[in-house]
Amino acid sequence: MSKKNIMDQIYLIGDLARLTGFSIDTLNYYLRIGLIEAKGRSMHNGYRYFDDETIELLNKIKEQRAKHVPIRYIKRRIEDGIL
Amino acid sequence: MSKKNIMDQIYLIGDLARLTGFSIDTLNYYLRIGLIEAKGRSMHNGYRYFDDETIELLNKIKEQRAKHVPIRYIKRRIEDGIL
DNA sequence: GAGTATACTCACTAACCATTGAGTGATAGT
DNA sequence: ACTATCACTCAATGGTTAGTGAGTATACTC
Repeated sequence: MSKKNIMDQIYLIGDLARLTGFSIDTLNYYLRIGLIEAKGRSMHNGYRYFDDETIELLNKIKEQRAKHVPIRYIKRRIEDGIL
Repeated sequence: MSKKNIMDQIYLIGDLARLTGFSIDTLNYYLRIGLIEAKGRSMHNGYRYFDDETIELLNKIKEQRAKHVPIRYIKRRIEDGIL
């Protein structure tokens, strides 16, 4: 529940990939199925913006996936705010 | 002196161009000479991030330039916090 | 064991961004 | 007039992103 302040970083999808270890393809897949969402978008070209909250979420997803938890369950937990 | 909050927009250079009327070439030139600065950058690809403050500054620059104020004076005013 | 679902992965297109160096027209200075 | 400066503008390269559709290996279901 981190508040956004002046120091927060902004990331594009390539940054997420680099910082979480997921491939860009996987992240695009997660976006496609709605497992993660962009925090904002460029009106000009549609580029997606992410922040540290997304990084944290992806790290949690990574843990769950390492334990072979199916994505649909992970998604439910995110929606229910449990994760 | 606007504080960044959760609602603030983020822009890439193309957004600045679209919102201020400056061409991307001009904006790149302003960046090159240090008239404006990015608020952040992607570590992955070097893409620059801007915010509403940059938009405001560019609108002021636009006014000054319309009055044919030389860039070096505009730059000084920005550095002195007058603009 | 055959068919389906899951979770990616690949391939392709079109548009965008950074960086750099060179070019240009207008103005200013000598 | 000649030169230099100013404020862009253009061009070229190489990497990035979105969007989409198709492919694939593994696991699950009947």
